[in-house]
Amino acid sequence: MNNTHQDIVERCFLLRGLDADTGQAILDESHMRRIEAGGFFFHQGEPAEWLYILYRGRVKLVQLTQEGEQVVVNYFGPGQGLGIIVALNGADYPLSAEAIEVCEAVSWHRDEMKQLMLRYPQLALNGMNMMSSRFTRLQERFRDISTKRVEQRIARALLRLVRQFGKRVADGVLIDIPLTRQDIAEMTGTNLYNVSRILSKWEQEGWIVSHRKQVILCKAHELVVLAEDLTKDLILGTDEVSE
Amino acid sequence: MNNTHQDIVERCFLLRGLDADTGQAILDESHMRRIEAGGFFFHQGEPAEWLYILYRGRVKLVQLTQEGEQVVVNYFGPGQGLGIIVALNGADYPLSAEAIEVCEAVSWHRDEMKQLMLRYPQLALNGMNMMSSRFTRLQERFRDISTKRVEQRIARALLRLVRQFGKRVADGVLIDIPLTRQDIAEMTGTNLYNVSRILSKWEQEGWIVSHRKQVILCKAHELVVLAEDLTKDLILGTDEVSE
DNA sequence: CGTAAAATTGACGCTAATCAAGGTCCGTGG
DNA sequence: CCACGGACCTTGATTAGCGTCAATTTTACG
Repeated sequence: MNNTHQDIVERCFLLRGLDADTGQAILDESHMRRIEAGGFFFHQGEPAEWLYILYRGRVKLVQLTQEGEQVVVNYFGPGQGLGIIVALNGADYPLSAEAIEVCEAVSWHRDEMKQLMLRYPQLALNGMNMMSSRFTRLQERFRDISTKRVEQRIARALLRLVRQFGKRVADGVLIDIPLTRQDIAEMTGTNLYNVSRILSKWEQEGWIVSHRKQVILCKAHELVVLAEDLTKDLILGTDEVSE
Repeated sequence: MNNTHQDIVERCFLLRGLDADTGQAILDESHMRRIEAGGFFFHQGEPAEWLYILYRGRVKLVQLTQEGEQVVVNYFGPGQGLGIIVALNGADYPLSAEAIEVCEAVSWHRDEMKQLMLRYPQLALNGMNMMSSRFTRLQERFRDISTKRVEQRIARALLRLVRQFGKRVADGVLIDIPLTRQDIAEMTGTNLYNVSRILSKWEQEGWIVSHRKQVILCKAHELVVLAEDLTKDLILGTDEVSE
């Protein structure tokens, strides 16, 4: 248990830059949570009472629109925070957090966390940093979706996921979460048919290999070219690309 | 000058909940800035050294993509913060902030603000609140753009702008900022042609009146129906609406 | 009154959303 | 072990939506 705590302290942005004693004091106030695969940390619309730092497992963040359409907002892994942004605001959770595998997390009640932040201001600054980087990333995705076309958006989504969950395997880099066509569609603002077609095309080109719920990037570079909207003409000396 | 300071303290989320002395101490560390219409608080890509609280004027936040396409990220008015999210993070400004009229703001250097936040933790919590609400709104827009169609997105964008800059006039509610078709297009991820067509249609229906760089909503309710994707059939007993 | 920015409108074509049909994979229970 | 059902994936056909280009008009302002 102490080991785990140490791990978290090392890993997590929230506790970075705090001396060991302070870190321990903050962790002493926390509660341990375990959520089974398929369970939920919280549901959209509930009052945001608790905030979490994941230290094991993966979580899928999903938002429902009024008409019942889903949007996959993000995937989170160890070291990332859940509900941090809203809990301190007294708001409701704006989305649901589903464990896609067995998860463990430390958690604080929002009131406890507020007290801690008042006592250890560095904690609040760290919180702002976390929010800040998430904000920036969301803004990027916003810009993507409003300027790029579907194929590029999918390429970018896969590359982001590789950065987060990439795992070297024999024939490339595996995105190590269960990922359906539907999921990809919901991340990129399109539908599963388009995703399927595009992945098929890429597979024919030999850029990826994909099975049920899984994608492996073989030629990530090609996808980067697509994602960055570099037409082949712009890249010198890459004739081999066209064949 | 003291008057102005008082105003800011009252208005601004950043200083809310602080006692008068503390608020004054924080303001004492600030610098006054004045930016003429058409000038920039900062440009995308510059290191985010300064953060601002607007107390006069309107600002347009614009992001450029690699290919040079613009995205209008937001419009800000008095009481809102510029660069707060990134400055504390040591990052670069991810967008440019252009004054669309004469603007005045108080500003702090990021290092000063960090010191202040360490000294007055409530200030950090307030900062988190500001970021939090902006994050939530961005997430809404993200969801909009990935699930709604152009007409709905435009309706929603106008309704948001009305809430922020709405001003009662003779024949409805005016969006009180200079707002071209191009601007609306960049906010909603489409092009000026579509915007023009749709606004023309709405004008024919009598829902809006629009001149060069300006839009007045006459029948906001109709737009809400469109924005919320409520077909009229779903709304019971609202026959008077159709008149 | 002349100019440039802003807005309108029509025509065209492509992207991607939608619908339909069928195939594949996997866990479960007989 | 096999059969079944449900989740997941693929592919084709169709078409609405919307992006793009071109041409013209309107508006503001010096």
